[in-house]
Amino acid sequence: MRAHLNRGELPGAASTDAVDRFKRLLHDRALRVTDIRVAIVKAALSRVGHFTADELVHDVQALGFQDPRATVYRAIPLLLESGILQPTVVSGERRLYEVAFGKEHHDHLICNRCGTVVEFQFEAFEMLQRDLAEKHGFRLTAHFHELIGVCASCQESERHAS
Amino acid sequence: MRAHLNRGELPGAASTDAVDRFKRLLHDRALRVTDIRVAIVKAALSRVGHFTADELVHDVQALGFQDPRATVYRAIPLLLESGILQPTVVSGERRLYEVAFGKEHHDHLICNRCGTVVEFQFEAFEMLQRDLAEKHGFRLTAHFHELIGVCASCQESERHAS
DNA sequence: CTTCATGCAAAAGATTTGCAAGTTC
DNA sequence: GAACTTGCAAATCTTTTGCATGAAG
Repeated sequence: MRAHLNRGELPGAASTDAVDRFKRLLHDRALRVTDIRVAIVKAALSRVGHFTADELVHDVQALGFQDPRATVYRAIPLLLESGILQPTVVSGERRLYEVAFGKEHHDHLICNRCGTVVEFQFEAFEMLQRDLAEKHGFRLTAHFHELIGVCASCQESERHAS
Repeated sequence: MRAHLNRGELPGAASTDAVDRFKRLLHDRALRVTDIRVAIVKAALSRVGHFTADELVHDVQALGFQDPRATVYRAIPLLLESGILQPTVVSGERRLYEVAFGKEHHDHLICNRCGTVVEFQFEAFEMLQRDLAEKHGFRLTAHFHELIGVCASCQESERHAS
């Protein structure tokens, strides 16, 4: 039984990689590897789609930690810095995050009428992005690319409506 | 004398267009055109770069309105819907907005260590996006395009740290 | 004159911080 | 042991709401 529908599984190996990356960050900063920090990483990794800090707090709580609020909030910057999570826009509502690790390619075409999401990948984009990053001296760790619009069938209904 | 450095000027005509667009939205929803709403739009339009709701509140206050907090917060969804503002990710910190009107397309290169944001615009991207949208029958209204990575100087400090 | 908007105060939420007690290295 | 963490409570900040009074259409 699952408390949330919004769960996914990362292949075991990928999850391990992510945890390793996180541990490396902790080590580099002379911070400690604790059970709850590892639990937070795993809870984050098993999320699918966008989620709030609060949802993550609940997931970690469901894992048996009493009041992980403060600890989760304190861990989020670490998750961002280690590239496990990334912040998301989408709608301008609450602060949202999503898993970035292992999902470096994230290209969506979204209909903001009906919510349809078309995923796409376009090698030409990748190349341009790499060039651009290099030009500015950045090392890319992820990207977020969403094209928002109105899909064909919603354009159709719009026409009827007016 | 200016209260803020973060100010810009839209060509008068463009500003008028934006206000018109906003008024049209109000009209369509049977909402009222009030001085403060127009002031909020203008204050928003004269901002450059990313800003918070609170900064907008201060700008409007500087325009002579007593306590525009609630009204500004109530207006922001309208500004988003009319396409005058758009939300931005950037750093996952506070909720940020930026002017979208007349600047529909620009993208961000973000350092997730120090938060530096480099804006870029790349015609080749725009063309690919249009092609792609067309191929799927979408009419584009906005897009979010964030490249996330580590900037040159943070890569530098990383090297020192390890 | 009817309906909506504003300003102010208070509520609700979200995030951060201080601290004593418990853990990791 | 020394330094860092955690959980809990309290403090902050941000955003939303309720309402009486004042405008817009």
